[in-house]
Amino acid sequence: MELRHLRYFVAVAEELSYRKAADRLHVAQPALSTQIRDLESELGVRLLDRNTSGVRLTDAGAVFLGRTRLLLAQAQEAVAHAREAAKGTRGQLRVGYLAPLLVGFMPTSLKKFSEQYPEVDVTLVEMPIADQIAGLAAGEIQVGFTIKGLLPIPPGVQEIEVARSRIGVIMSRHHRLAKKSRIPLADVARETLLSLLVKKGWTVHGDLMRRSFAGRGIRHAPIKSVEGTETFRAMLESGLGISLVVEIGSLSRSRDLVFRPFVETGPDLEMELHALWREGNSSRIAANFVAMLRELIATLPAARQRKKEAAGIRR
Amino acid sequence: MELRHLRYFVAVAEELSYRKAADRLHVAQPALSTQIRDLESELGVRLLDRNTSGVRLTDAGAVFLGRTRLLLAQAQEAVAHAREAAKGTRGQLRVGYLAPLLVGFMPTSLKKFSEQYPEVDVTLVEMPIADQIAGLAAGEIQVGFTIKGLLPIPPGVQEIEVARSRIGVIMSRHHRLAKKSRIPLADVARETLLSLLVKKGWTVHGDLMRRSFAGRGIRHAPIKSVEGTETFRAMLESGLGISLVVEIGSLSRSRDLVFRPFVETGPDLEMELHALWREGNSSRIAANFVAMLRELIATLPAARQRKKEAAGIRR
DNA sequence: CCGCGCTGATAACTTCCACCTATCAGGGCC
DNA sequence: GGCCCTGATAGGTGGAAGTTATCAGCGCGG
Repeated sequence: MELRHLRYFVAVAEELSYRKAADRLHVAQPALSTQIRDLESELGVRLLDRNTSGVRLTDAGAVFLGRTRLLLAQAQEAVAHAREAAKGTRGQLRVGYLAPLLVGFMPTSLKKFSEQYPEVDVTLVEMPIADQIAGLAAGEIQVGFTIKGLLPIPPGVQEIEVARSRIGVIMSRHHRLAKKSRIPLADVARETLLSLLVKKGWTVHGDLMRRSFAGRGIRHAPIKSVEGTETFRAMLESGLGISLVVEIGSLSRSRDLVFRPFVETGPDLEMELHALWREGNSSRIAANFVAMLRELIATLPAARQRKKEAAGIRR
Repeated sequence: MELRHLRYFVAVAEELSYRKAADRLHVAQPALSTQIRDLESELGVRLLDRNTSGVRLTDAGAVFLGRTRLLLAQAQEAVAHAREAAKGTRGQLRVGYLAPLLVGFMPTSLKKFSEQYPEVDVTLVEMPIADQIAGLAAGEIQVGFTIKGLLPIPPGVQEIEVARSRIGVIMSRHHRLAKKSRIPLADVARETLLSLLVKKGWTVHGDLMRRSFAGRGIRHAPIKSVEGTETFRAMLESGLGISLVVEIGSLSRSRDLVFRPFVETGPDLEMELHALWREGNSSRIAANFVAMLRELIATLPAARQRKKEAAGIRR
């Protein structure tokens, strides 16, 4: 059975005439006769009652006609979907990300992308940077959201800075250090320091904290690792320790926690949020995503600028 | 594009190897190469990334694979449905009927049929007998439920008696005649007689009533036609007139109306409910329906018999 | 480092079937 | 009865899908 048989059958069933159907299909009438006969013998079912005075659908033919119309429509749809997929307007986009980045730029960009490409299914997968890099190469993810400088980016993977955020202290709002609006690094180094262990063996957070102190030669209290985001948050809220996070991170939004920047400033006390993707033409969807990212980066600071100006005028 | 292209594509996409797919499809490998190439060029979309070390799906290929698997499954389903339809276990059955017959045997048989053939859509259409006969010939209905002897049954239409019911009087339970358990025809002939006009020009009911009196040479009061079932029922209930109906008819079930048989008996005071269908092998579904009817007719009286015997034993 | 074995692509040939034209048998209608 | 319509049949042709044989490129192991 081929689509040709189905197309021919539908034409005959709709015209109720072999000759008219043949005209419509731009073939000769005998071609239809043989094709329909072949189709019927393959099914083992008589679809059309035909005699010298015309054609009528059998009951089975009526049932088959319904299914066949559906089938042909879906064949067209399949073609259309393939073409959309090739243009990068339909398909799957798998995005790897680090948990603390779930607030701010990343969700904004995902929202905009979904609006612009409604037929693309976006799947979010939380994974460490090493897995993101490996996943990009293996095709498990097409885009990664990560923090710059934790791992070297191998050739074949491209990156772009999409946002930047201060590192600072996160702690209970009742904590004694919370009274100051800016906190010296040295004060923090004497406190009980907690690091989040999202998964076993995934020490990104602790490493980042150590680097912040080490870069300025400050000796700090030992860092205690806490497994699980919820436990980590609970320990911070109850004042059992403090931690270093990026300002845009999700913990800064907690009602019982406050974020305070350091007195010191510098590139080592900032973090760059980077998007990663695989070089080359592997995925049109990923390419579209990156294109949208660049656009968003170009417009977002401008939008902030406009807001400031508007505020200035109002005053 | 033909189903062959799709079958080949799915095989290659699943095996991720032209040679293995060729083995599976029992064709030579170059045949696959050309067919897949043709498919891609027709779509204008690259579905597979292939080089000397293997095959990979492109994004568009992944999307197309999903749609194509669905399509092939539905093609199989269409074939299966056609075969079921040919066996008469799937499709449409349109049944014409006269409104008063909606109680008793007919709904019982429809229920049994739906249980036995769950994939058959049964549609009920209320229509006069003449329309039923015409509809059977035209294929608008496959089965009719009607009353015997109102119209001659033309050749080409077959019939079977499925139930039998006494004709009697229907009236308000407060009507003076309602006190008697059996009523003489002559008493009824003096009352105000109402006939139901279901639709304009459809005088079946009135004709039946006239025939009941005429057959025994009884002169009766003029018959007033009432249009609409609800009006007819309301007039009976308020005692504005009485009428003749079959015992199994739906009006007998009304709380405010009573049915009384005549003192006289005879075949002219009974009605036979007949099922009609078109002769020949036009519809397997109709044939299945008729076969079930015969079975039901054979078992139903037996069931009644058993009930009676059981009642006798209990006493 | 070369060779072997795997990959899919290409070339040339064959086979088959979907198509054509011409014609036929049968029903409906004037 | 003759005409025109219907779909079916017969025989021939062309093209496409199939075949076998061979090639070029990559990867892996001796």
